[in-house]
Amino acid sequence: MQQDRDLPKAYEPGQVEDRVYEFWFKKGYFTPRIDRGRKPFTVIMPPPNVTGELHLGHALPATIEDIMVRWHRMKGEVTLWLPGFDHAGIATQVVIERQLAAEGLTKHSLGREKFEQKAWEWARRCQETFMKQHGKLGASCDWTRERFTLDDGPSRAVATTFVRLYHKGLIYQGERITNWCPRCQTALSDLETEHREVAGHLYYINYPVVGQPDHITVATTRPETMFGDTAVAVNPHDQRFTRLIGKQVAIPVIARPIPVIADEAVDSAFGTGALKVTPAHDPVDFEMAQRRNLPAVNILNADGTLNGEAGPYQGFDRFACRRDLLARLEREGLLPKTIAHMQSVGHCARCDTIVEPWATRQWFVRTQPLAQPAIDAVKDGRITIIPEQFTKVYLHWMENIRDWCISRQLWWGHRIPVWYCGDCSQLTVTVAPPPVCGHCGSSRLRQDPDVLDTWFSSALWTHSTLGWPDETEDLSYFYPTTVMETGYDILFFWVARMIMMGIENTGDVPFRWVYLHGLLRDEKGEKMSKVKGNVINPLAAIEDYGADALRFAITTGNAPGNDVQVSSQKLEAARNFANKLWNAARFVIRSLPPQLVDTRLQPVLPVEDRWILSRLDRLAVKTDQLLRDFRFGEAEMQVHDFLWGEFCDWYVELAKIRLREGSQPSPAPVLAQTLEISLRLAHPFMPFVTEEIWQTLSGHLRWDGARPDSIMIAPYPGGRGCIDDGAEEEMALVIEIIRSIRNARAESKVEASRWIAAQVYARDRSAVEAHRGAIEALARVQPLTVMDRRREGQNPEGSAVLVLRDAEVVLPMMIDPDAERRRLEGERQALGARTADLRARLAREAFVSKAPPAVVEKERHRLREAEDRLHKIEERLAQLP
RNA sequence: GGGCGAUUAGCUCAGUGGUUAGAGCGCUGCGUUGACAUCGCAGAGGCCACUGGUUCAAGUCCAGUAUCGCCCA
Repeated sequence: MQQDRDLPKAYEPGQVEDRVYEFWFKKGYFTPRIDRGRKPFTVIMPPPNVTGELHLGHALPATIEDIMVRWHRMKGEVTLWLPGFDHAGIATQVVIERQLAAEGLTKHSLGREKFEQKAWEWARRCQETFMKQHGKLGASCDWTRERFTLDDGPSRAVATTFVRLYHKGLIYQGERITNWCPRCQTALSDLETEHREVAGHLYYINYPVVGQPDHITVATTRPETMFGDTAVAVNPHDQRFTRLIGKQVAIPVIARPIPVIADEAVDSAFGTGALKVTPAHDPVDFEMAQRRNLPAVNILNADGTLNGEAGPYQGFDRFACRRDLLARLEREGLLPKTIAHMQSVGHCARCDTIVEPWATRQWFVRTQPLAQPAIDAVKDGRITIIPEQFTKVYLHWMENIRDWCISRQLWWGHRIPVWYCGDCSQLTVTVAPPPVCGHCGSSRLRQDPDVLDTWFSSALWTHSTLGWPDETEDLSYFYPTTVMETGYDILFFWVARMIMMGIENTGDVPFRWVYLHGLLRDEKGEKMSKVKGNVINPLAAIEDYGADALRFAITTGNAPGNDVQVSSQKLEAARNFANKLWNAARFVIRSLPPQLVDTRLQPVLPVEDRWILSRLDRLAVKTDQLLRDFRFGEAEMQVHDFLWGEFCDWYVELAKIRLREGSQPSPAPVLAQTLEISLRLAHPFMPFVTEEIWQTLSGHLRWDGARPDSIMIAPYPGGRGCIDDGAEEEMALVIEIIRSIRNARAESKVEASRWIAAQVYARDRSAVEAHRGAIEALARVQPLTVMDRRREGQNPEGSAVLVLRDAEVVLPMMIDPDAERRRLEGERQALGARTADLRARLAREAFVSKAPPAVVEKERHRLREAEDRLHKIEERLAQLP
């Protein structure tokens, strides 16, 4: 670490970050030591998908989690942040398939085993990239506990859970309408299907009545599904169709006869009032078919082409079929009408292909029994969701939960632990592959070819990463975890299911708090996506601005659950802050005496020292409270404002004067300790620059005990009993005097370099006198006269009179009397309005009697002050020529 | 169709009932000192979307309206 006193003039993150991260890592700070006597703080990282590189969407959670984790670690808690990665079934398979396609291969030409091998290699590469990228961000997660969803442990957790739920009857196999992606050639869960309103058409098609010169007209948005029709349904009360009920009609083109049936569920007002019933390809029709005992005819192949049921259209793609079929119906006069129609169409969340509702045999989780305990956990406060408004969203979803389709026709994932017997065709469901059929002892077993939904394994993540189903030390110590930090967009996908499965498997909730962050958007407010090409690469941002700047830019001033807009301006501002901090430190360190600085609090200190220490105390208390309330963005803002607006702008400037004059006591100890404590307050947010500065600064300080090796294990500051209202009030006066003089100078266009005379008349003359040097230097006034009370008529012509709360400042410079009059008139008007307002308020009996006495007193005080100033301004106005 | 959220300075956003609403960026003017021009000083800029209500007191709580966004069906 750098011990040199001459720090570079500008902060150079590139020279610092990798070295510092390496230092932390080697020291083993990221790995907690289990201490059964103390409660741990545990965060499980939402595992990024092994689909490529990290993007900015990963930087936000990583930063927020790191802030929490560093803060708790500094508070001395046993802190675990467990990182991991997700195999992301469909998403990864899409990536691998794309790679294969580029080589002119398909997964089928490669075979399942080789395909999996290739995916594993890819996953390993991604993991390495992720680790490096997290390191670049400063993530202080425990790499010794890193987990991958397909690792042995988590895989066994998946199989164990499946087997248990199966035997409890909470997992079942059944034929249901599911969303089928013809491109991915797998079933999807409802959540993986995105519904979008698209402009389509409603086609009216005539089905001829068999043996009669009559027809019935049905309306449909998907005409090609007619080959799967097994009935036409009408409402029994619909007089238009009474004559046809019970008759047979023929499906056009293939002329298959189907019955006309009556069903209450048919809405007579929609379309023609006659509904074609396609049980194998529509959820509503599927239900009706079950009620009415109608057969289901499947017309699709897995790739979205039509099968033999479609007669001449066998082998056609579904959309090609639709086009051709419509043309044909038109020709045959069976398409009387086509109208524009807005419809909600499901798309595959991964590849955006239009999905087909399709009746297939799949595995499902019966969710209702699992949902109830998950509802209770949130309702009774064992789990708290932040921000609070998502509680309602969560409960609403949970209370209306539907069964979860968990089987996927993929090659990349956890194989379903079910074996079918070739002899007795019974199922054997076990964690380890069974040697023989559990029912008949046959060895002709075939494992279910499908894999499980990735979210099934993700749902176990809080306990599978800690060793479940084994009773490990980690599990018993770190579970339930403390905070689950993730994006609100996966509240249902992940958080809800983790709560269900966590409680089901362990009997305890998986975490106490859920913190949901918003989404990152670009400067135009658009969601970042690779397709749009508006993604900001976090590594590029770190390269250009530094990791601390990136972290600061994406988290500062943001409230939980709110989306974050990222722009180069924000990154620049954040970099500037890091540089400001760096330079303040440069000044402080350079100003320290050669011997070690004693930073223990001294009983007697000058007012400005007591002032900054008091402000620092307030900051520490506030920051701690804000962090406790998960208001990270606000906490950062406070630290920023203190460092820049109070420490740099005022305390450092005041200290410079004392240092120049060599006055005693020296401000060096207070400079040093204020900076040192501020660095610790800022460390969770900006770990690199604070560590780099701290390493140098701390070497100049005398430590009571052993000096910590790193700021990241130094205690997080709290209040030290330095609150000093008197000092704060006094400094507020001094600052007001200086500001008002600067203001008047600027308004009167007094050259910046020119010294002017000033007289200050203050109620507390000695207070002002004590800061004579500061006022002279910072307002550039000389000579400065300080007096008790202004004597009337004492102001020479052309002087400005600044009426402050507790003082008046007279600047005997050349001033345009008209301008002075205008300025004072303006102030008088504002004060007049204010005093009238205050008087009216205080005159109201309701206010005086009902408002808390402190508030009333405060208002009275304000009124006195305002009246006093108003009076002085009026006096001054009367004096003007 | 149901639900949730947002609407605050030119832009991006904080603001967790207390009366003079803040920050960053941008803008205007001026720049001096051995921390920093990635800077300093000063300034301009707000019917807090609208309407009503609750309250001694509303940007903040409640109801409705409008616009935008998201989620679910």
